[in-house]
Amino acid sequence: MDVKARSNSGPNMVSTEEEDLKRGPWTIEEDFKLINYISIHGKGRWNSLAHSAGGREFECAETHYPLIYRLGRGYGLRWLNYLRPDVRRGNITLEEQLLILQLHSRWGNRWSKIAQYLPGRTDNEIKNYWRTRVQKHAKQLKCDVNSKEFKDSMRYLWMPRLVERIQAATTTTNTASTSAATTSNESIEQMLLPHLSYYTPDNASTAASSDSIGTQVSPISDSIDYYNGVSTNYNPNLDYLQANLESLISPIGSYCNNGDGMDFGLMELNHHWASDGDGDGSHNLLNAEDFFFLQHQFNFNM
DNA sequence: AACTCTATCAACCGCATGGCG
DNA sequence: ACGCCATGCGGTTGATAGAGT
Repeated sequence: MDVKARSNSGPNMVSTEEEDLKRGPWTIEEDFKLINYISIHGKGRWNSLAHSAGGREFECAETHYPLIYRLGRGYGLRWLNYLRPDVRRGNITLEEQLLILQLHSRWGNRWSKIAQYLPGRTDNEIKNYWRTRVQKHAKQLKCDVNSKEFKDSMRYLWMPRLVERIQAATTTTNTASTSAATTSNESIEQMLLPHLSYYTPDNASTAASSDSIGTQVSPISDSIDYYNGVSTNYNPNLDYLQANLESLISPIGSYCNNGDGMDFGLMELNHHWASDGDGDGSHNLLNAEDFFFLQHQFNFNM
């Protein structure tokens, strides 16, 4: 268990005139006690739990485990974000990244709503991911994360690239093991297809204002074929994308950098842009390949 | 080895909302 | 209708680890 646990004593223990609350990181002992308490009483009723703690350490009548008094919602937060059995830990996968981008483009900072579509992920985790990863890229591009330009670059560049990378990863798995890849393919398709829709000027506002998702679905392979330049099937949405892609890629250097022009040379030197250092690139929206893709498109449109 | 800087994420806080008497 | 309370939600903070110098 990755617990940054420390002693109950020290600066985390605050004692004020009005409250005698424990704050700061939870200890393993506290987690254990809380789990035991929930196993007896069930979840919820956090405030009654806090009140029964009576301002200081107390002993639960059923479990005989002492609990430290914290704010009631602190118990709920700890359970929701860390202790509940179905919580997922570890890196945000490519599929999850794509979902987050897609859902955020529609709902904005409604983290709890977005979290509903990522089983096991908490709103807090998604929020942290957005603030640390996505906003970091916006900062590097010198554009506002809420700007239309940044959102467009996500929709028309980064999300299709993520789809491509997911598909590439799936294909690799396919080669290695057909049976395993079948399962993988199904899970990815099941997870993404209902949520993937391509924006056009006609549906963008509707989609943005709608709470339902996946009203317009295009096969993943279509977007990939388009980006590989081998698209054979006519798709009006993709046609719109094609028409707009070049105009979107080219201005990215101009409207995202205060008008000075994008310095891809500097970006290339920036390891945070092209690589997250752990080799798999799963932490980043764009890997090195994506960067060269962008660079190529940028130069092509010069 | 020591120090500084940066990224990450758990936890906290204030406000909003809904349920209930 | 009103007030109180519990909980949910999103923004922010601070501790920590790891990278860089």
